[in-house]
Amino acid sequence: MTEVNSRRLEIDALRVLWSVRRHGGITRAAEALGLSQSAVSHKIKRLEVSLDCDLLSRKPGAPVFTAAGEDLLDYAKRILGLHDEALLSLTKTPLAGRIALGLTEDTTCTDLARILGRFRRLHPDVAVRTKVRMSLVLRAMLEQGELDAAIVQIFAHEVRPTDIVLFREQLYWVKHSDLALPPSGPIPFLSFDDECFYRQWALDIGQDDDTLLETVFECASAAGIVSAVTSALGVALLNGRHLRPGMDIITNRLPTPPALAYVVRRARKARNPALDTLVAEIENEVSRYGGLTLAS
Amino acid sequence: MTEVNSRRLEIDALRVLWSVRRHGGITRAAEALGLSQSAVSHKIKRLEVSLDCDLLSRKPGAPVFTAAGEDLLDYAKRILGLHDEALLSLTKTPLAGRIALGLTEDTTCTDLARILGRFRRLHPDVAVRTKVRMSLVLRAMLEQGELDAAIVQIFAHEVRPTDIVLFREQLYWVKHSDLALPPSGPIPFLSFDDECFYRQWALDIGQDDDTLLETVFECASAAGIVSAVTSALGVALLNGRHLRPGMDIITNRLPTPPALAYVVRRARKARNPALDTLVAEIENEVSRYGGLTLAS
DNA sequence: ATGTGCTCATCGAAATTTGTCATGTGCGAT
DNA sequence: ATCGCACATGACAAATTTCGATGAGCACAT
Repeated sequence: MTEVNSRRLEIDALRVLWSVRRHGGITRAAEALGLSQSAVSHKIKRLEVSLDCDLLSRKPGAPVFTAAGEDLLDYAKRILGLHDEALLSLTKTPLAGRIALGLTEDTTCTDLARILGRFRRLHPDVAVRTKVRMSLVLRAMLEQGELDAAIVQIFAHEVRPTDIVLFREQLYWVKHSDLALPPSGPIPFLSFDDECFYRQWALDIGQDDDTLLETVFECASAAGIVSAVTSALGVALLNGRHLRPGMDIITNRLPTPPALAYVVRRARKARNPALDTLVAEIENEVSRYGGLTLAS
Repeated sequence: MTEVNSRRLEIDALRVLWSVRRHGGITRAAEALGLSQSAVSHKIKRLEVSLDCDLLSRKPGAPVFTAAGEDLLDYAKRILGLHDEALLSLTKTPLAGRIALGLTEDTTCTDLARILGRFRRLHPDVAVRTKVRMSLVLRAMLEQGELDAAIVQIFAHEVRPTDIVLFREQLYWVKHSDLALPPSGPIPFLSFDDECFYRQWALDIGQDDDTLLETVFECASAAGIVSAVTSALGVALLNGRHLRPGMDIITNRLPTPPALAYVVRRARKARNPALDTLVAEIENEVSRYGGLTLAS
């Protein structure tokens, strides 16, 4: 058995482990990290050999990680957090000023909150004011100069060159397995309220003769829409994160929904070094970990 | 400049940095870590290149570490602490019971306190009772079965095969530069009190005709003796850690003092798995970092 | 001014580690 | 039985790290 003294948890090995956790498998983790699938597999194997314990259960239907794997993941998160903060601390410049930042409800959660927390620790003289609104509202605020930057969800084809894409996702027409759609006539539609930027798209295509949608339910939150779908009340447009077991994806009778993107969009203003630094940190995080975790 | 994304602080590089800090230079850090001097030099250089900043000042008379180096050392300490705890957590077995542990005042400080704290976090069902006494007293308590183990200071030649040596140090006869010893006759001796195990040795050799010691000061603490030496009151036996600028080491007229060792000594008892584990952790720490830091 | 001893830096070679490519294995769906 | 997918494995190439030898710089003694 490997001497404990020679054991060490390489930072990259921990990052790989974390990526397997957040991407759900070796192949997708490899893609996110820009490595080959076998490189990730080898890396995890070497880690397991050096620790003399299994980290992945490798059993169909079982959780991906063993108890030891979960234990190590907790440490990995903390070690990687300190590691990344150390790197930032060494390259930081003294910053001061204020940032008005807009976020959607989705993004006021794990990864971005952590990045903001770290940014505040490293740059205590920068005041970050955060407003949480839906994407349409945030875009209007940006145009009106009320915000310095916002993280908004937009149609993928609306991405501007100056936008920084944090996350792409796909919308799906979904319904519950138990819901039988009428062979013809309007389809019952579960609609977000008028602050949801892609509801208008849905309503627009719903005016076509052969794909008539009839709004039977209206709600502002994704949780409400998910609940209505689960209750077989009708059809809804949902992104991948909100799909649940028992939901069918409809590919006939309705046009393919457009792709979405979460982007960091800046106001058209003079440069703000503090904002530059914050945006750079967000970009680096996405690049290093293959994405950000959003709420589901 | 290296992309920030490719930067990473290897655990071994951080350990090397920490070792340079605690051993005072690259050559001694290399010795403590079992690497060649050039390997350590290379490692630090590679770290500096990858971070694009100097960590060591490399100027005679200046502090060994730059401000960036100090910043990184702080993170290194925390990252290494988590790393080592993660390794222990993965190999831990469920332990319960109680340990009666004896420590000297010297050892109730940084490294050992940290090891004990980590042990308690990893094994909350083990009750560690710590008694702080001087070495002679602790040895007596061990013999009487009042302690399961103790960390004591003893003469190097008294180390038993079952002892675990944590630290060796040398004693020196010292006096202040301003103190002129009488050309003949008794030497004024600054003595620890009768709980100090090597005072008897000093008093014994003080009975020889040509190296008569005359006790002119008696104190229980090293701080008190250091103060008396600094006040040019007389000569004392001190270990390397207590040497201060302005102190002369006397090598003539007095016999060479014996070497000392700090050891973990266990009581002659049935095996206690919790104690086995704690002792193993202490041993591993010494091995990994090239020693423990004691109070000075 | 010169010589000595010590610490650290550098070069080239050797050793070790890591990643890629190709391929094999196992499982679930059809 | 066949197919598609995710993961494991072996062999090899590429990258990284360590070692040994040696040079540079500094403080100190003469």
